[in-house]
Amino acid sequence: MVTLKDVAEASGVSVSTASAVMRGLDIVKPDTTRKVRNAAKKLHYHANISARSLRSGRSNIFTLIVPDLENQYYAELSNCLSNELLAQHKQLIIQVSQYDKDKEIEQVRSLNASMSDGLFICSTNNSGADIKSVAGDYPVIMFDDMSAATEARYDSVETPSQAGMTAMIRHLCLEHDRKRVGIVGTLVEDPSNRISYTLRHNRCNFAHQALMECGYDRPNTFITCDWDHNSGIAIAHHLAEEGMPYDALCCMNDDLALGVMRGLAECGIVVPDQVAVTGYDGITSGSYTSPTLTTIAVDFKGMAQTATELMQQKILHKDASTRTSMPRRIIVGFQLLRRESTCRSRPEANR
Amino acid sequence: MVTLKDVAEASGVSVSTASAVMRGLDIVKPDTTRKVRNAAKKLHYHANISARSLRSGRSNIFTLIVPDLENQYYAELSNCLSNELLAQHKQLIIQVSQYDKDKEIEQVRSLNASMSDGLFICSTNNSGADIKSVAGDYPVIMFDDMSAATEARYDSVETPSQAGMTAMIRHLCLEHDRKRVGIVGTLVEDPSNRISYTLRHNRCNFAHQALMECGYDRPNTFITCDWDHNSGIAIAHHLAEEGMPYDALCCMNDDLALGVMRGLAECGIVVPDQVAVTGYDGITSGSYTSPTLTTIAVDFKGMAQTATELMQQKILHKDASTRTSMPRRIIVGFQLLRRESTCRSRPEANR
DNA sequence: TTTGTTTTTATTAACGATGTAAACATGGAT
DNA sequence: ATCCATGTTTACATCGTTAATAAAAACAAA
Repeated sequence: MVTLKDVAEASGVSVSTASAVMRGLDIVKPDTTRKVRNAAKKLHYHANISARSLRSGRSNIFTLIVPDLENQYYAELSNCLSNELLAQHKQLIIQVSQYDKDKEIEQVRSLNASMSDGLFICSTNNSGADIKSVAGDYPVIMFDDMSAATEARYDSVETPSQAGMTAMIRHLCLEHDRKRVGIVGTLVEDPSNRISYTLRHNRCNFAHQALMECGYDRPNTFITCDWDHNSGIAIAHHLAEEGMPYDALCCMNDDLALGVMRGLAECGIVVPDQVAVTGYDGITSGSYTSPTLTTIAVDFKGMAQTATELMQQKILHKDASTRTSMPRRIIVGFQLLRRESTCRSRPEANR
Repeated sequence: MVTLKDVAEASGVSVSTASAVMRGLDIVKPDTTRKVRNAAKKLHYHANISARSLRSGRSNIFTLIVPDLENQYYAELSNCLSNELLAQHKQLIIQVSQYDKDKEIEQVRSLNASMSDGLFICSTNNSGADIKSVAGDYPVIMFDDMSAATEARYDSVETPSQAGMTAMIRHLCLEHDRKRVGIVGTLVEDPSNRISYTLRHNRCNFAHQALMECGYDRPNTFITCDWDHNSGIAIAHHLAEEGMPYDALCCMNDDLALGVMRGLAECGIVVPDQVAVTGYDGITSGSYTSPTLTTIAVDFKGMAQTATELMQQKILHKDASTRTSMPRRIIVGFQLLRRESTCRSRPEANR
């Protein structure tokens, strides 16, 4: 392997000088700088990250913990974050927690000793406080921190549940005049599950609130189930047996919505003619089905960018902000994708 | 941060003894071992990976380069590999090459200086020889090495194109008696694209060969297009306009097949009644559509396991095998998922 | 007790980059 | 010529771990 010493020798300077050049300190004569740069390029020099990290505590490697990469929501977020970091010559370690709360905490704990500069996390049900208790002053940015306000400890980048759900409900009620809207994915009672509780609770409530603002006040708008594909299939069958008492099903995420559409298809119920279906997230699969899924496309790229910016800030003035200021929650943008599961239009139009 | 020195002091031994214990060398008295272990646990000691890596050249961190994580094939493979490694207390850095050949080579080159112990790669069109030229003796395992035989340089874990395609064609021709089978996804002429050429070429040829073995010898079985969703949509429209001269479309991967199904739906052609459609890969989306997609489910977990085993071997006897033996190609298992896109059966049966 | 042998622990020098303090030039001003 | 100020460069200690070697302790046999 080619080390800084090799570069230094090749360009006739000391290791310290070479190091200064590589770090971009402008305390070196332009002439020397050029010599060193050339030698480095010629030798294909790349700084040894272990050594740098050991000495300076800075590795330019970050860690992302997600519950699962098979879930397209996390896969797309990971993809964007990796790209964003790579563009800044940073690397990303991706760890999969498999929705295991304790495993996740253990992963966070071992981070202190790893060479990673900071943690991005889509937590599986650990609150900011839980994570803080093992991460200490380690730099952390959360995605969709679902902690209750009192348990938030870190800056977080959030999906626009309120604005998104409002737009979606308006789309259904105002643009398409749906009269019997069901909100699919309200809370399954599980008191131990207090984090997930918060996000679900919020998103459902926003949907309900938007419904009321549209002058809608029927009871039984809430349909209780988990936020996954199989739950969607089951709910669809269940509702079909009841004679489908809704003309629109506003699902709390895409995975669930695709399950619902699948289930409806199995029961011979036509979307959107008999019932409209909507999702939330904007994962790719939603454009693969027939009909394609109307959904809220979350700005994944924006989430990744915002998160890296927050991380940068956190690392730069480490001591200053950490203790004093409240954790921030930054909500990213979204786009309402009007597709076939709500619009009876020509299929080619809205792909 | 808590260091080995802290552990040593807490347990009243020297740093080297503590190190020996942590590394599991059994040259330490059981009594001493116990003391050190307890202290380490009590202090939540985790070895500093930078230091270990710097000194010993072993970090237990590996790198995976994939073209893209939005592509479910790569996402699921990444997921499995991450899990497999994590179970062995190893970590995985995932880099996304964005299908950029040169970027990928640059990523490989900078690996020498990184703290990573080895590379797993789903290459974007770089041959084994290309990678070898920048990676040197760095340990590399390839997924689906598409190099021509003369350019293979590394052990590779491969998707079972031949067995899978044979099973699929038999499923179509023998089980379902389809008479006009189209092989969708044969080569788009692109001489610069010599790697991708090989895999595509092979998979198509295996399909064709299987067709012939089923006593099938019509001309015009090959339908030329790229292996992605949009190509599938386009091809479907094109074939529909020609009056759909096939009763089965054997697509070279799932992404393409899902596009074809989508396109057929847009044209009002019913699958599988008018034409059967099959995929290859076994990505999750294939069970989200209606009809669900008949496909070859590649054993992702097996791929990940095999790859880590090969990596382990490569690292253990680094000098011995590297030069002497030929690169191995290990082909993993698969499962033919008979689903609705070929079987007219009750939809509930084959989810 | 002495000697030899084995087991266990301690000392010390790396690994490669960084950052501080010190050394070395260079050029004016005294 | 001497001194100081400024601008560049270098020597060296350091980060936490490992591994080779040296030292010490334990034990057995003479």
